[in-house]
Amino acid sequence: MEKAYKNEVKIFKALSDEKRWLVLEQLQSGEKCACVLMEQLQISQSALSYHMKILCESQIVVSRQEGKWTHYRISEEGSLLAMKCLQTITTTNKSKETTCCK
Amino acid sequence: MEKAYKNEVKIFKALSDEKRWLVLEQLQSGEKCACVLMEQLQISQSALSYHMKILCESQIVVSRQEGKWTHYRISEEGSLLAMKCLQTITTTNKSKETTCCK
DNA sequence: TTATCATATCAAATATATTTGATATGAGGA
DNA sequence: TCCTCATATCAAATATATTTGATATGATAA
Repeated sequence: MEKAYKNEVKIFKALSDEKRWLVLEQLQSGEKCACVLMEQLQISQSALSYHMKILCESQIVVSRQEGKWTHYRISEEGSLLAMKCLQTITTTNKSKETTCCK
Repeated sequence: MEKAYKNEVKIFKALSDEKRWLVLEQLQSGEKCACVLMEQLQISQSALSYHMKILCESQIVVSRQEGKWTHYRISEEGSLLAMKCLQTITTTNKSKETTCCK
């Protein structure tokens, strides 16, 4: 069988690392290019690239090329998707509620 | 310095594993005891215990003892907290928006 | 074209998370 | 009390994620 909740896990895995929260914190004030993020987070170039890939694959962040620079920003669409997933999995279905067997 | 976003990372780390999504799926239909979850997820007793600990520490799930059984359920309060964290970190602050330097 | 800059990718090293099997704990029942 | 059951905890094995340093790629500038 196809792995369950593959996409959901990918989204929340992106949010399960401190460095990536620091990236998002930076992006709250608007689009930033990689060089700026690197400087602000005090992180190596390849490590940043790795984290940005994970954030982009989760769809919470999107990137935009401009010449040799890559700019990143928070995607409203991706964020909404994440919210929807979280909302869905944590909502209990009162109608078909079943108490424990024992 | 205290680790940044310690609590947030803990919450979303709890949501970054397939098994734990399967647990939450089970809990959507109401409170379940460990024995039932074990059976439904086809997982060892100690592995389940490990995952439930992580879910409980994230506050998304709460447990209740009843004799020798432990019952787990989704916490509305914890879920709301997670939603709030996600909402907060993904909301861009238009007022102090700054474009990238270069 | 050649050189340089910004970023991505790769493989190896390291760190962290998960599973397993054994044992501990604590509640009931005999 | 002693035994059994449900769950928690522990240490070791395994799996997965992250960092590092080296190199590749693709854009621009000389």
